Amino acid sequence: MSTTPTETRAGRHSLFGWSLAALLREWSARVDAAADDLPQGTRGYQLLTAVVHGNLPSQAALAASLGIDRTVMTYLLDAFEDCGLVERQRDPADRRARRIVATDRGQEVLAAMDARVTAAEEELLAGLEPAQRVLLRELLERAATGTGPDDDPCRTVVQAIKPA
Amino acid sequence: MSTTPTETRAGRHSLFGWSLAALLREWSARVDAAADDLPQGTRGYQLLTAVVHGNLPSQAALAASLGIDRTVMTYLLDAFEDCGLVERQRDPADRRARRIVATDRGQEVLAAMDARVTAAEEELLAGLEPAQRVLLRELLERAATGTGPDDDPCRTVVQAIKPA
DNA sequence: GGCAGATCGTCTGTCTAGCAGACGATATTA
DNA sequence: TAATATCGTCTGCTAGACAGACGATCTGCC
Repeated sequence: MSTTPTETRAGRHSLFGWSLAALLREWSARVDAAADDLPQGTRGYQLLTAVVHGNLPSQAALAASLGIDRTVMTYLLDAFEDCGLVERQRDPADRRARRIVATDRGQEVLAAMDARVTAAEEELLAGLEPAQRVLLRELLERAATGTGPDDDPCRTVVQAIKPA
Repeated sequence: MSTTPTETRAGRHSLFGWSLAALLREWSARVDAAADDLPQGTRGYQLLTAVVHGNLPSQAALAASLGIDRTVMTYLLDAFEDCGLVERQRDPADRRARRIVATDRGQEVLAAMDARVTAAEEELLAGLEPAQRVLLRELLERAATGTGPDDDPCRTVVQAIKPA
């Protein structure tokens, strides 16, 4: 009753952004804690996911989709290659570009991470009923993918990550 | 059909975290763009909000509630004081501590920011129906505040920011 | 009261991540 | 072939974050 749809949120002080930031911080902390095998913690997990499921054609595309500078991507991938999680392959169609593929070990590590992250998320959302969690995920996804017609770097990210 | 509620999220690769990160990135970018008057962009907005509505007793409490190192808080507040948004006052009860209060100008700036942030949020959530936005906000807030019985730095943040 | 330890805010030094710019290699276009 | 753009890498610089030390002050104990 305190938040009827018609209420204009007077004095709410943008709790939306706060909740978002707090949740992401917690999520990131938990993913970090679960990412012993990965360099760069949460970002490494995001990178590996993008490599495996993103189907990005080049290192530059990978960097753009994650919002990372290309020079940063270089040494980030160096670390991943050193760990044997990822390989750089020359693109035969464009010999300047490198196609990033996950090794078998990289795929295993990602699968393990996915499981741990899923568990961590369930724990993170312990305050919500199961149906509410599903709803929250759906709303978040829709909000993240359909953020309007104008400039929208996020949609590319999410779409790049999505299987299709 | 790809995301029916009953689907057990096989192969979903933790879109939750992605949506969260993407949304927060967009939110933060928009707040940054709207924060011409504030130092430190989004973080400055968070800080000023905590100062005005947080009722935190000391600089250290402020830093803790925002997850910022106390040495960082020092020069962060320096910038805010230089801009005339905030004042450091000695706490008469504990002369070591400084009580941070917003100036009139700080309150005005925050009010203007609140309005702009609200507008930016509406734009950010343009892909959702009004009722869905309300629902998303509620779910987010509940998830952020009730994240479980164990370690939980976020709850303190959100609770510190909340008026009550 | 006097003393030891803890806490507050500040300052200093150090370390790291990120970015601009340049570079060779390669592709594209004229 | 020549001119221009793009890809990935490397170099150097800068800003931000953290550990540690410091004076001032509070608290608890003798």
